[in-house]
Amino acid sequence: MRFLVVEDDDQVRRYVEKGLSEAGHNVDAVDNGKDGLFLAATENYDALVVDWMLPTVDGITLLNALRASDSNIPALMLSARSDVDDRVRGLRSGADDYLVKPFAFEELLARLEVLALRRNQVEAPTSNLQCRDLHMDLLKRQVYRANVRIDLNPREFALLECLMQNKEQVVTRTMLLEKVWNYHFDPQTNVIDVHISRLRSKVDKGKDQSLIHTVRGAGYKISDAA
Amino acid sequence: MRFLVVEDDDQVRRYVEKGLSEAGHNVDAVDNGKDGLFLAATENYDALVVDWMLPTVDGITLLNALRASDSNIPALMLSARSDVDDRVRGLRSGADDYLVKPFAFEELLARLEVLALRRNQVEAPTSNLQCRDLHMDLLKRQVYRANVRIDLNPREFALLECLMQNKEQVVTRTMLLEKVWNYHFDPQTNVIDVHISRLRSKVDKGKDQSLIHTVRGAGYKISDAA
DNA sequence: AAACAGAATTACAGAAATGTCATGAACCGT
DNA sequence: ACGGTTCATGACATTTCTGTAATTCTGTTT
Repeated sequence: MRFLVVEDDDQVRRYVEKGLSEAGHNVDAVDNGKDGLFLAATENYDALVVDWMLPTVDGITLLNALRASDSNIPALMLSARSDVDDRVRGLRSGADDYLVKPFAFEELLARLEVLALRRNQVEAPTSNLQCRDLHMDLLKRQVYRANVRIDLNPREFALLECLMQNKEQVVTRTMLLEKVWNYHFDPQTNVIDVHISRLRSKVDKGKDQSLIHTVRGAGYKISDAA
Repeated sequence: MRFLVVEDDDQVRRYVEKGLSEAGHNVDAVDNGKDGLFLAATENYDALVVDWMLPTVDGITLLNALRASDSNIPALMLSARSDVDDRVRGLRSGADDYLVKPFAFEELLARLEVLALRRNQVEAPTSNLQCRDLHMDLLKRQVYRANVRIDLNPREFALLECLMQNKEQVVTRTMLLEKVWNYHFDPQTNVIDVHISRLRSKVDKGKDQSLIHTVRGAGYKISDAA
């Protein structure tokens, strides 16, 4: 699992960092709230360990900012403040757990893994796909480009879904035949070409940024990049 | 929110029960693990408070049983055992949090609400619907009756989904026209009847238990019950 | 630049899905 | 039991979707 530790006390930070690493996890560690917030917002961690008192941006402010930006990364708050009021305040401000210093590393590890695991367990198979301004809602079966709804036929939808599930990667013609048409042989026709063409006319036509790219001799790719 | 408290010490149980009620929550409380496990498995709570030491079935066993039956109700474990090892053991065995007695009620409340809230937040829109032996996978767009795959046309699928989303409740004709056909007026035809008929021939025909029921003068209902 | 292969596009035809209508059955009050 | 209403179903018409094939376009190689 991948964790971020935000703690200004060098000794504690190294202690936690080392312990988590030894338990087989990936750890990033920073010593101030500003860097912590930046990393937490841009990288993809399973959980955070955040000290309450921090230079530049304190732990509570950091969590508030994160929650405001709709992130629900589990966070464990560390603090020397052992008052019940402080603990309640920490929990109320977006922390999922609160541990008072000094703490036993074993307990930190157990709590952190519980937080991270529970979240992953509940996490449902993603039902929304995105590439630039192209959004796909698999449950509602709706596709939007730049917030304008696009109507796709079933085949077109399946084709686009296959491309989106493999964003940034080439999807070969063989793969498409298997996944979208359920053909396990080469039908010797140009079905794919035709449907790609139709899909493009709905998705890319008239836009200054094309998303569906041809990979000559291989297949197709949908991509963020130009 | 709705909580279950499993605690054999009368004083503690009443204290927690009263506090949670006063905080505006719904509380059930029992004094032994057997009743606790039964309620937790059959009722639908937002979170559990479970004491470690309990008559008949202890807290850890209770949680293990629950987790084994694929429940992920958040649980907070209470215990007089304050050793780090005990705390780690509690967390490892399926508790989402661990609080040492004596505790401040404020902290219990804060922790419990955090657990329950986080879960609800993350909970994704359900992508599987079920009614008896009829299963519907909204993401894969597949329907099974008694583990046999049924092929549905898009309209039929939408119609069945609408019924399943409102299992046990009557779905009126007007609702169906709005949800399935996106008509906001009465088309003065019998489209619904025709599609219900086709759906029935695929879903109910030849089965000894019909699931789609007519509610004369109102609409249709899909139901577990006979 | 010519020749070629892969890909794009268009038009068309067959298949599938959807809706309309007509007929008959089931239900409900009198 | 009768008549009216509501619902079920089968046949048919229409629309939509999908695949084929012919033609044009594009990039690559010689």
